[in-house]
Amino acid sequence: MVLRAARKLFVEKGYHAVSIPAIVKDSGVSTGAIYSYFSSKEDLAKQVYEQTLDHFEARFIERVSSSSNTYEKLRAFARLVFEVTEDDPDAMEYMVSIRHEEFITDAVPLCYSEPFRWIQQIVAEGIEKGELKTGDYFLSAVSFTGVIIRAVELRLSGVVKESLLEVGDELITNAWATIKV
Amino acid sequence: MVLRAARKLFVEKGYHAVSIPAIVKDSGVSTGAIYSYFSSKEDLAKQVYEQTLDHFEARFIERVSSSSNTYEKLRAFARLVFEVTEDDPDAMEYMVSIRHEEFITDAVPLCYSEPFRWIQQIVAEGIEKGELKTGDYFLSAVSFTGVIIRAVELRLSGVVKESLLEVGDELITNAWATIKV
DNA sequence: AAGACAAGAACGAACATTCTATCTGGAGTG
DNA sequence: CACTCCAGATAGAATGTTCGTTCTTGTCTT
Repeated sequence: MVLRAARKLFVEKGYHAVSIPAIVKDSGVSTGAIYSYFSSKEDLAKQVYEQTLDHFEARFIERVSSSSNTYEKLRAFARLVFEVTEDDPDAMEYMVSIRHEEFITDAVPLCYSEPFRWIQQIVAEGIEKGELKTGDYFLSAVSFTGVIIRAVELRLSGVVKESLLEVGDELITNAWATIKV
Repeated sequence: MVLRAARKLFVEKGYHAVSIPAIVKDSGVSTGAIYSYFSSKEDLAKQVYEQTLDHFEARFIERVSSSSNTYEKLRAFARLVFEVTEDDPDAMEYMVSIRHEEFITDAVPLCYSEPFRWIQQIVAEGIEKGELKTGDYFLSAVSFTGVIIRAVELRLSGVVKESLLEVGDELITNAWATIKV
């Protein structure tokens, strides 16, 4: 439960504003125990990041691989993102809103992580197959995910009031419009 | 020059990881002088924020008010965002990537700031006038700005290699596609 | 009885802020 | 014109607090 408590606090206050005593208090685990599991505060943050990303990747693979065409795949991705945002907002916020370079040395930015690389590949293949408009595949991927991720950011910060599960279809329609043929 | 040095450091390392001694060293202004200008570190961050936002708003008004129809206005907004991103990346990063709630009490989120409220209004009017597709005006505004802002974020983090001034037109086309009739 | 592990006190470093000594430049004086 | 003086600004040392990490002590388990 240390990982979960730490992530909650990191998301709430930011890595540098969260002290070990605060994590001790929130998790109920003592300083000594934390330092027997993790070599440092940075190591703790790194494991939080990896666990969160791994969990997302697992769900991503499960969903996307069962889809056939480009639209289905991108839609499956978007719906997964919306679901995680609503079910486990801390996880989503730790992935999209946190500037990990600030405290994790040699952190792989989210946009280079597997799911986002695959989105780029899906878009590239979609263009090749003529399912998407021609153009720079990278910019097309940025545009599609931009609509989705921006909506997530605004939902997480409370600006968007409605559940993304409700307005998700309209967002997916908008995102799809950026790249469809 | 304290404001500029502080902003550079805040953007680089994050507010809580920047110490007053570090700002002293980078700006060449002493601790005493800083505390005679600003009542606290938070006050300094707040003035950095306000100055940066005010400057952007002034340029925004200048550009957008000289445009006539919905497309021209949104395009002017996007081009301004791209220009600032390339000319003064610290300013743009301090506006879009920094989580100000972490250290500025009662900070107005960027998405509630004047420029973004106006974008919402421009979109709402565009829908009313039939220049944009019908639908939730708020989601349409999120979608349009999502494409733009996401591209900025990826450009600032170095993921996008090309200048946004070069690829801006393609991004604007993509963003426009999310809302056009 | 002993080994492993957890609890939390202890430690040095570094922080935000305050305080005081020093400097600076321009008005006042002869 | 030379000199004095003083108010406001600046520099940087001092202060009390809090941090990340380590260390000692106590407590289970077998």
